[in-house]
Amino acid sequence: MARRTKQEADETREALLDAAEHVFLDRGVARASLDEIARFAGCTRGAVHWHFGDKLGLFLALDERLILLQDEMKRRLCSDEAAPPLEHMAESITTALTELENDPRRRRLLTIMLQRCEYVAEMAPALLRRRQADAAIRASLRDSFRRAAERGELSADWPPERAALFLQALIGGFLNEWLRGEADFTLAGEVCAAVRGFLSCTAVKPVS
Amino acid sequence: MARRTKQEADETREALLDAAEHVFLDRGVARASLDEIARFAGCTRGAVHWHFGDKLGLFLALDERLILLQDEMKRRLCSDEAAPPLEHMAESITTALTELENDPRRRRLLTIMLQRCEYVAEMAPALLRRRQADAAIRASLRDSFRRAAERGELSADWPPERAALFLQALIGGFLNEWLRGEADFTLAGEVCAAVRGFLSCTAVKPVS
DNA sequence: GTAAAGATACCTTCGTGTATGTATATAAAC
DNA sequence: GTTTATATACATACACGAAGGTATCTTTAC
Repeated sequence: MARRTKQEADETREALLDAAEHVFLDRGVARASLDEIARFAGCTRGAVHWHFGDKLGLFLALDERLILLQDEMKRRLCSDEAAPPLEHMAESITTALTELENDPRRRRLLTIMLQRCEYVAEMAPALLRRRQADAAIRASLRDSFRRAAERGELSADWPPERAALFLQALIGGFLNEWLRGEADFTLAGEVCAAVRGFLSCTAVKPVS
Repeated sequence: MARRTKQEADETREALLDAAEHVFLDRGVARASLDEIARFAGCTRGAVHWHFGDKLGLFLALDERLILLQDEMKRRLCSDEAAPPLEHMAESITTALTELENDPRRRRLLTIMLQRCEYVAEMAPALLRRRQADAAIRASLRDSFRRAAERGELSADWPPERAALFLQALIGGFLNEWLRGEADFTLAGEVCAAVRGFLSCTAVKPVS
């Protein structure tokens, strides 16, 4: 219809984002049609164009949701500068992975961004933001390892840069596997254990 | 034209696959048009339909090339049952990564399969084969770790299953990062070093 | 009244599938 | 060794739907 109250308008907007989440997930971003998304949300393409302009706008708005979650993760990593860095990282990561595992919405979002979209030229703005978010996480990890090194808790075999790169690749690899769906492991279980296993490798060995 | 010799026909087939490689890479599988691919190869859509039936057929034929490379990797892992397993794995992986890094074609293929295509329902056959190839690699890794365990060379902290999962996730994560293009590391350098770093973590520690 | 919030209608572009045309390699027949 | 027949290897043309953009209504909050 027309001009609902501002709150109602925001509800339609959210409904559209939710719909996009579902449709993108099972049809892929490229093959999903705006009409399908609109009808899934109970309205028409008019609403989509009004709120998001075009398909890329819709995608970016959806992606924004995930960026926020990554920012949260980053803040968590930097939150407690006093705590032993390696243990603090282990706990932050455990928390994040557990939350992800228990929140189907986050999982859908991540699946879309990692496995249901083709990052080609036209997606440049999306790709850029994604890069920046990843770089920020990596920087936080590196800083944590640096603090560990300053405290004499990091093995000389693992310079902070490399350790951060390793850890990010490891988690990314696990996530990809997990998102594929037929994983024979859980995030809170095996993956967290693997992360802790690596972190204990990077710690200075107690002299026995 | 018409009825060329069998060799010429094979040449067009290869040309089409090469063209698909390029067009899929920079337009994404979903947005790439058969016409664009055909013209890139110097022929028309007729040839595409003749050789591959439809777009999915073309994609699968292209994917086949990558599957063959994965099979090669798997055979390499199983090749030398007498050698010390951990070292043999390190060398096999080093070889494979080095080859990948020096062969732009393999890189294009991998990029397409990991970052330029949306694995939705219609892609089921492609997805299935990909899963199987991955599972085969993982089984080979697991077997190698098992042999290491039997020889008393594997730390008790790392059961073969977990070690294999870890290693595959790690490499997969690195590959994804590397394929993104602006990686600040090399496969033959940092990634191989990381793999060796992990493998030495899984080895029984020399009693000091 | 006017601008926000959408619905509807229309147009255009693009891509695919399919059908059909056509020339030639190649094998069989004689 | 020709001729003939047929399957091969494409090219061309057409029909069709799907999807997106835009422009124009319509309603209602303020």
